[in-house]
Amino acid sequence: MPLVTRHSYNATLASAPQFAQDHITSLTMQKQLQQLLQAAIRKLQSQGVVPGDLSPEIGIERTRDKKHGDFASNVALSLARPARRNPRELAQAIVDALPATDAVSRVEIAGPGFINFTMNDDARRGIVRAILEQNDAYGRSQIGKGRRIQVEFVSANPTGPLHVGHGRGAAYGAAVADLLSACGFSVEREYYVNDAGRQMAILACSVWLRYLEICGESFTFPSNGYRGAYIKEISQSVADKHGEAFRYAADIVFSNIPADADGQGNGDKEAHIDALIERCHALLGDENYAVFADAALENILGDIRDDLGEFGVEYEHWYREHTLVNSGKVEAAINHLRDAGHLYEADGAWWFRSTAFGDEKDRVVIRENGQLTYFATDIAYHAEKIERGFDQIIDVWGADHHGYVPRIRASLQAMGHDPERLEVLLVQFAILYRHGQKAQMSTRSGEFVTLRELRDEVGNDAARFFYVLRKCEQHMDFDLDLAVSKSNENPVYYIQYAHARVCSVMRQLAERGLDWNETVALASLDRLQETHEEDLLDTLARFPEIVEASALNREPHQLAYYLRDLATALHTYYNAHQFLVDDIAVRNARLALILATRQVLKNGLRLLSVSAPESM
RNA sequence: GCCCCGGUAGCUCAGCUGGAUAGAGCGUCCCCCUCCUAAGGGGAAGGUCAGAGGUUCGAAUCCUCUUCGGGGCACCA
Repeated sequence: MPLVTRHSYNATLASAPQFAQDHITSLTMQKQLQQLLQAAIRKLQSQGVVPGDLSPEIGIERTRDKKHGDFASNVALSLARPARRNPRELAQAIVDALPATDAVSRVEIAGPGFINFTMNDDARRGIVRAILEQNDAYGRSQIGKGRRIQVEFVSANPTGPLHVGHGRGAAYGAAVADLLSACGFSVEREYYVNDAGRQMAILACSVWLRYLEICGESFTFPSNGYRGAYIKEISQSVADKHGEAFRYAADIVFSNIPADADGQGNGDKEAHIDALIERCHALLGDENYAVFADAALENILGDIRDDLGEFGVEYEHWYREHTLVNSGKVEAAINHLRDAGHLYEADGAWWFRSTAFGDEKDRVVIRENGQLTYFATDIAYHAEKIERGFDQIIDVWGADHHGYVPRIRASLQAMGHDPERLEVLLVQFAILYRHGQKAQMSTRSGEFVTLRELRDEVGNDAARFFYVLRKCEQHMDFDLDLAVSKSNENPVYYIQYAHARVCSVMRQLAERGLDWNETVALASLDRLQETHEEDLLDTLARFPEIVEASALNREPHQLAYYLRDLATALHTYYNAHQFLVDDIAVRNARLALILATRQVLKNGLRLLSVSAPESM
């Protein structure tokens, strides 16, 4: 069972072919070719040349080398064996059966049996008109057909500020969600707030202990507590509001508490903190304990929300774990599994028989002490997501959680849901390098590098872009020195500069007292004859394909690489040719081309939440 | 021991899901502003696609084994 669902966009076409040449975008060029080939193969099937029961995937790809035309299909190669024909011979038969069309100027058979298509120059240049008409919509599509997809990402425990590891999940998840949205999927972004577990208890307890220190008590802070400066700030806010109402003497708080770990193998930090949590509860009572827990949660969650918001990451839903627990849905899910015979009791705990669904061992859902495991609430949460009616749910997790995937799938199956509805995208770690050295990332040490610090240092644009420059399963070395450098080494500036450059040309145009005339431009597109112009046209035409592939494969890095290619094509063109020439037709045609380029740069950067500055 | 991810140019990484002569950025070397921003461009050098088998017309890509690196294998979250 693949963790990552792959999608092919070599669709087998069912609809009747239409060969209209208006408003050709590359995507339709590719689809048109598919339809042409489909028609040809149907014809051969009706003639008995190709077995009639085949419905071959018609692969069309852009050629790497212009000598091979614009597009190539290997369909004759893949059909050769079932048709028991020589590939080149079959290719010739297919070509002979192709319906006539204006969009294609040349069809050739090459190599072992590729069918190469060269597009008509007018069709190629038509992309400029299409882009200028569609503006911000160029690149968007409706292939998602409104299917509902939920993307859950980041979902860091609200026990401290986001660090740079979360940043990668944030940038990646947001880009995937935005890409899907651009492709016509109905996307809902969700952050799951773990506000009901042991970590929250440790957090509340940590805040209380710092509060006691502020009140004047002195003791050794537990090694397993949260030590960040933000904890003291929260404690201070409680102290400001409530004075010493929750103060207890340190010797009372710490009496009969098992010893903390001392770093030399003595003591038990887990037992120590658990006992302190219990003591905290006992001394404060539910209501006063909640003062600390709520202060901590609201403060930290608010900070996370602001942090992500500034990073260009917004959610439709912030889903609280405690509402899931309080609603009885966790209990209901457990009962459901128990009634269906998927649970058993052993060693005083309740186990889910996940091995029956392919997991490598059974998993505890209710601990010996009666507490639900994190897994138990996750069973209910994922079942609930499916029940909310999403066609697909995507979880973006850190790669360290990969072992968790089989049990979640198992639970969905046991709950009577299709486990294929869940897609888990595992994001590998981002390791930050500062001055050639690994940066500390521990959330407990208080010395970690936060997402906010990263954003402050390199800026949102560089951070967003760098994070999606690697595919998610690739380990990432995040080079701070590179991201912060405002030089040509930095790909973000390179792309943004291309955008700014076009703006600059338009300013120059105005300074020289000249106008851009769209009517003249669109009527003069045939004046775009240079090789650099052809390259740019082809690159522009690829954009919708890139957006689609990036979305369907959940690979925003494809878009990032594309944008750099597009910027290169623009810079190369800029260096090779003058745009503001005397010939009105040529000038306007060239300006139309670079304005179309600017539009695509802007649309692409926007999908990654990177700004497109007008000057730099 | 088992599971997941990775190993492609000196470095960091792409490689369109099996196609045509393996690419980019950085670094190194050479060159280009009387010209719309040189935050740019052109060129050169640089490869046993970790290794070995296999699948087929065809493999960096798929399968198996080996090896190296990262991560995971709780009644933690």
